[in-house]
Amino acid sequence: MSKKAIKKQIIIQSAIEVFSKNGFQNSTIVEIAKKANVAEGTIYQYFKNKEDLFFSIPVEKTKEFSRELELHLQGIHGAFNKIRKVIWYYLYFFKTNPDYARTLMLEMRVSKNFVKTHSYKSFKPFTNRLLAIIEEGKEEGVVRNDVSPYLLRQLILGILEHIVTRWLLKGERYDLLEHCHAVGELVFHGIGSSKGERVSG
Amino acid sequence: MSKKAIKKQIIIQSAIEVFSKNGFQNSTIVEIAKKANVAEGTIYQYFKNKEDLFFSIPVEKTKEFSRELELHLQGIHGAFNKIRKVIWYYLYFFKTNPDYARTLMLEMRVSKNFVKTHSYKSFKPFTNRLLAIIEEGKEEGVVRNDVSPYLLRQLILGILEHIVTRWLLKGERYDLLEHCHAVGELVFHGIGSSKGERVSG
Amino acid sequence: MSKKAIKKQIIIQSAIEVFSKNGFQNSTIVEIAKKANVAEGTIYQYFKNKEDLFFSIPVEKTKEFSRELELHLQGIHGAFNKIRKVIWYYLYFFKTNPDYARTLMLEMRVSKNFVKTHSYKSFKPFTNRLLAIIEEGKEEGVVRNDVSPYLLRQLILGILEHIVTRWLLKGERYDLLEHCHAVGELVFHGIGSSKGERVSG
Amino acid sequence: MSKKAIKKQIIIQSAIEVFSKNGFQNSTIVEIAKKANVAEGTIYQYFKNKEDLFFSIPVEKTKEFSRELELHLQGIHGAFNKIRKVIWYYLYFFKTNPDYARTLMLEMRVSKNFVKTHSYKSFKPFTNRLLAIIEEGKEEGVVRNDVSPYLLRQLILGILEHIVTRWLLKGERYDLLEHCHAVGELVFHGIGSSKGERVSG
DNA sequence: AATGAATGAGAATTCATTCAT
DNA sequence: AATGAATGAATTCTCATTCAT
Repeated sequence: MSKKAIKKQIIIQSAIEVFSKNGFQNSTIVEIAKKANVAEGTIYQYFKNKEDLFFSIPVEKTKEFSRELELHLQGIHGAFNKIRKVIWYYLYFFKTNPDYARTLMLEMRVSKNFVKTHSYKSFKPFTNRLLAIIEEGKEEGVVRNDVSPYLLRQLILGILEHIVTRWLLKGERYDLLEHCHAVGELVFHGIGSSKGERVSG
Repeated sequence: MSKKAIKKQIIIQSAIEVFSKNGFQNSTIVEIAKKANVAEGTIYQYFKNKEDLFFSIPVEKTKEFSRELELHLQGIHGAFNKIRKVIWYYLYFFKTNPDYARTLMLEMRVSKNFVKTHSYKSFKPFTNRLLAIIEEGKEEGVVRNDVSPYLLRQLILGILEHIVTRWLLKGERYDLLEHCHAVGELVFHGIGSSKGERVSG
Repeated sequence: MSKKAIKKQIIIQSAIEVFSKNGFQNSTIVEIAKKANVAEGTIYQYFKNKEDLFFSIPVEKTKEFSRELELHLQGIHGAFNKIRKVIWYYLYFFKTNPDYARTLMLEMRVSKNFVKTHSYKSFKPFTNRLLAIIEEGKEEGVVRNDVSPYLLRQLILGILEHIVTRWLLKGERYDLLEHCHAVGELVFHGIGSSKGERVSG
Repeated sequence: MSKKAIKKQIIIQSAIEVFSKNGFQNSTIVEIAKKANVAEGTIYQYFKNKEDLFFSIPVEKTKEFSRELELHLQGIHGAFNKIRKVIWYYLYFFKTNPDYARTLMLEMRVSKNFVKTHSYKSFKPFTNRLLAIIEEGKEEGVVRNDVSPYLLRQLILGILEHIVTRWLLKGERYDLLEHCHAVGELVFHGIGSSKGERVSG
């Protein structure tokens, strides 16, 4: 990595810490600069402005996420097993990156301009991957066929985001992986008992 | 309603509109005051400060929500049917209160101090109600017994919140009730086909 | 005058003093506010921004100028005599308002956006008045007929502006009215001696 | 010209373009450096600071002006004719150097520190030349004797500066040489008709 | 000699809150 | 009770200048 790239990483890391502590609006460039051991002006050599710095955060983090996820999926067979692994890794990743979790879930995801950023686009590879697994499950016949795979994906991501968000709002006072197994169960079979009627979509 | 109470309602309604448009930080007391046809100072006669005004919003709205929900649940039998109704009403309520939806989902829910407020507590009746229905379902034998009812509730609320949040972030460009039926289906039976194996929690 | 109008005048007066000392760019709102004994924020209740405050200066001053000039022209007959009076009053006014002179001549007159402002338009009454006198002079037959009155007016204003500007740049170290008489002479008869040939325009 | 001298010229030319576009305060060293295809630091090898660069502009330009003027005055006889030529050349020069005109007339001439610079002194040869012509005219008897030659010179320069400044402020939308002849006329004979009385200074 | 990354002082502007009327 | 003028702290971003390479 070039010297410039390293310094950029240092600034982004400081930004994650500060933004996660105070939120976007209550974080100051001065604080980020201090934490990164650079002058305020230096930040503006690397990022257009405060918002640009903010939205630059997930780009790198998401690359890391996808790269590692791929490793964890190696050698796993069957869509169900893969989805279980995705659920586990998702929770594991945010458990081990709580600062980033706060920034992403409580600030970024909810921001007006987020969907327009290149940041948002950086999630594509992961969501595409998940979609592919779901379709794999359909072909295997283990994933229901009467609901669009997009909706299925939405369900999974929705639950995961909610689990992480709740954990953050509760002050990270319990283990995020605690209910990992149960979550998988619920995702696959819902809240109904086997006795529960099943209506076609 | 007393004259004071009416004016308070007018201010809260203006606050909902303004906060929903700009978010908490980018909304100004002046704008809210103008919309409510009062002077800035007047707002401070009814609310301690900007944050107090902000967190006062859901209290009334939640009462309305619970009251109406109860009406809609009248005469419905069976936990499954009741949960379906809750899902429908939840989506219906936010579809018809999009300003409030934005404020609650994108701002409030994600705010650091929210869990500490009386506002947060105002949700209790509703979440309790949902828990009761889930336990009713257990007794009926239609809701699975191997997962804690709290987790089941979390799953339902997580999905619903996510559906609404996504709709807001996509600019409310489709009908929120569109997938109402499919969501119920997924909540009950998960993404797995009937062929999918079932592991005990 | 209302209380608001008085405070506005106080701010403008402070602005004249500060801008005249440092120029537009090197003047700060803090300094103007201090001199006016108000908080910075107060200035923004009366003026949109720094530039708006800047360009608000001549509006009042010009009214004063025109009003007084009219008084001085009372009872004077003959275009020549009137023009002499205009020249005298012009120099007299800036001699007695050197701060304003600096602001107007060295900053405002030369500013890119000045011509677009309402400030610029406030000069119209005066320049119109001068044109009327020139045309009066034509009818009397004392002003030459072979050059457009607009050009004649430009000549007069050009010389006057230059005299004042030069005086300012030389540090106001001499009496601006010193050459008043000679300037009038030159305006009427030019630099040529009576022997000098005269070519028709 | 040495390599250094050439690079200095390139920087000055870029400076003229940039300063003329944005004014002194709103021009940046980066922009000038980019236009000159050098690094910012390089500029500081040739000029002490931004102001030094700014005030270095007229030195070269004025040499050029005087040199060319001398050529144009060759073979012209009579003070009147020479002054006419000076007027023409003055307007011609700024018409063909509008960037420099803007910088000199709207920025430099009006700047606090200008009179103290070596730049200001570089005008001396030209103003001396004009004074000499005026005195030549006196001896010829074609220039009036009752006003100091310094004042006469001031009148000429004042009108010329004003004509150029006005043209710049009007967006250079007409031909600067348009009124060249009329200006000469006015300089020699003033605005009065031959009938106008003449009072001795 | 040339570079250009790093610096950090400096300033306009916003806005929640107060308080005299 | 209602007003709205006044406050002033707080923060982003710019850019001339320096200096290590």
